Amino acid sequence: MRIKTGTGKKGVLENLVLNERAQLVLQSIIENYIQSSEPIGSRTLSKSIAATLSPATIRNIMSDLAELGYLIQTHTSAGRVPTDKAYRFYVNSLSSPTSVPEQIKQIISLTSTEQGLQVEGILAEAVRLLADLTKFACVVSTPKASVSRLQRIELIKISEDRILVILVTKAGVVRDKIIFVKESHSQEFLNSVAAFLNDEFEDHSMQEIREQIHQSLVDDRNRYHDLLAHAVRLGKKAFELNNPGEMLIDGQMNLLLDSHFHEQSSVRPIIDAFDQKNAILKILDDSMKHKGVHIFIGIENDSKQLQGCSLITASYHNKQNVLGSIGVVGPTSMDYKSIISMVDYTAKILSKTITEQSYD
Amino acid sequence: MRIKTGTGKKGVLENLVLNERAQLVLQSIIENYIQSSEPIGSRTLSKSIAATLSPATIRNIMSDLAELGYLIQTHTSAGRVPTDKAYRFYVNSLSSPTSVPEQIKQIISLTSTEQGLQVEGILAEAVRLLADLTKFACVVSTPKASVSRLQRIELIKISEDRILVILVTKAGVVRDKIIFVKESHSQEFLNSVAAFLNDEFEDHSMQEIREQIHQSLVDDRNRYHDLLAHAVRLGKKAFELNNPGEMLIDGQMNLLLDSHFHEQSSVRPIIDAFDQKNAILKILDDSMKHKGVHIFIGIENDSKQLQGCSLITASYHNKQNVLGSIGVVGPTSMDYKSIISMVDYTAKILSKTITEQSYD
DNA sequence: ATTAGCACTACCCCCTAATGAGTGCTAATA
DNA sequence: TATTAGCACTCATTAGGGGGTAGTGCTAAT
Repeated sequence: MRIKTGTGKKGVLENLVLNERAQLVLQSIIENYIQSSEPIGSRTLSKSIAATLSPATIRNIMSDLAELGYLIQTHTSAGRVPTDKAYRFYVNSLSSPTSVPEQIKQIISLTSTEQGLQVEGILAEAVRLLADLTKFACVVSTPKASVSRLQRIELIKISEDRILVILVTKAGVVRDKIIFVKESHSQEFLNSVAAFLNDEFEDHSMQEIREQIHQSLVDDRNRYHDLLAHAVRLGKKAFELNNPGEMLIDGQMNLLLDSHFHEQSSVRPIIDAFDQKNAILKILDDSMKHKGVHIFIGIENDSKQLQGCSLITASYHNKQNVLGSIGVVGPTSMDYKSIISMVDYTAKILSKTITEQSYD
Repeated sequence: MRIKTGTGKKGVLENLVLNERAQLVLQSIIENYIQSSEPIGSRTLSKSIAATLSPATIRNIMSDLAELGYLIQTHTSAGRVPTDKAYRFYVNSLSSPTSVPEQIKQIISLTSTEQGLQVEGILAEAVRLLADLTKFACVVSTPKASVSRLQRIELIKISEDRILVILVTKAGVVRDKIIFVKESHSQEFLNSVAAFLNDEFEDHSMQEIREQIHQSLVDDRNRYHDLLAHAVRLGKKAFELNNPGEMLIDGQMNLLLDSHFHEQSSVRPIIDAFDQKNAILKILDDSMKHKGVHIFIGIENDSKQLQGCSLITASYHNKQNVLGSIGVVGPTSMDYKSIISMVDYTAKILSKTITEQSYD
């Protein structure tokens, strides 16, 4: 029991702070395992480790680490493998994201802006690049409709009972949808309704707009003003959010081909999670609440399906708002150090690119 | 050499018409193999086949079929496996698509229309449904920009040097993009330009519009008319097609998990083909040229990457035009009969749904 | 506190033999 | 003459056994 600093034979669990040497060993095991994805033995480690320790000593330390829940053995005579708890320790011990190699910086330069690409296009490019670089699956949530602020609304008459609504947000997202109406309106009338809505609501968030329109509905002073009444009624339909937050995915295939997932069966639940979307969207949403990189390791995930993998996410933003977040989904034994910095850097570039081409 | 009807000992290759019994055997082998995806032996077959033939007889027939290139053996003492040539024979022998079970018809009912979904949304739903049903990968090409006809164009001033162009086609596709301009225009001016373009070009195909605008450019009579000149200049940018035909993919994962692809390595090139897109887009384009279901079996594909799989495609259309096509990508040993009918049916429902909600 | 030494464990690899599904050929049969 | 039964043969797959090896835990010596 070399780890505890307290006293007592069975006192290991009383004091969970690892001494310096144990930390070094644990870190070394993790880094080795990340590279080889094979159980690490004491002899192997005694060679690769910086400090000069005999295999026997390392065995003792490893035994302690195992007892503390940082390592497990697949079977009696096998080497040791880090647990999720170990990765958590490792990740916490990492300082802020290291800088990304110049070579990779160049790849992540998101040059598409010049081609007049919309936000969704930029996101698609970002997520694809990240997937290619990391060789894992990557996700990005599109800007939340509720927080984005209105730049412009257009109403276009499509047929007698259908109106095409086009919403342009300050972030540069264009959304279009069709609404159905009972009474037919002339295009001129729609133009004035749109003009009214634009005047009234430019620069307001969708959330605000919805609330205000809802109030206007219960408030009956509008009843007597025809234009207003119609504006409110159409506006209500137009601003209903019916896209419940989308996300783009790329590189799912990388997971299947990755050596860290030895058997296909372990990838299956993750794929299912991608299909269902909500578990991953929830994580991306959570990650929007605080700036910086977020890391979710295996068992820490609420969703059972995702407990076999880790997620590294970072939010992106424009001048005013946090818009969404981008993330990597990979094995718990991924190379956290480099992935973290790549996600961090990509999110920053994404924010920069989107801010530059925002409409205000 | 029981197959030939001609004479001569080595006359097999002179007459490639299979006699009825050989056809029956071949068909039986194929159907067995499609189900089990394991080599078929003569004994197995003699039990499952309708006609009462001894294993020995079947062996003789199989031997002939092998010589004619319909069957191969993975090794000497293994059963036989159908070749692409056999599948081609099999598919050709199938009559027109059989009807789809009522149960599946209900699933493919594409109910989303009522929710005011755009064409892309409908396509996404269709391709997802088809992927779920077939358990293979599915693709659908979005309506070709060049053939679709203009319903409406809107120009929205975004900033001093950026204009948001919104194109609505008769098929119900909304495209938005940003164009950059040197001189600033007022929104009012943009409105009149848009009005002019709408007047001039409504109901023309994008292709036509591009051509006419190009002509107007060389024809300098417009020079003296300010509005016209600007309309032409903006229109040129607005109607440039920069989305080279897109496609939606769903169910790629199904391929990885499919038992017919025994080793992962065989799926790799197909995945790559999905990433590059162009090979598959070409097939979908080709399939638009003629109505009905198209089948591309393994080696028949131009693209090397796709020679390990089969594609079944069908085009979809609205009242006037063929818009695109939808297809399934699966192993060469897929269940052609049922997949064909599903693709056929889905394409029909897709056409119906899109036609119903087209803008004319 | 560290380390060398040793017994022990369990996987992995290779070899072998047995099994079995399948073929091709030949001779007998209807 | 077409079909079938019989037989020898092939080769993948499986099970079992032994040696090798990477690892452990324990104990005793440093």
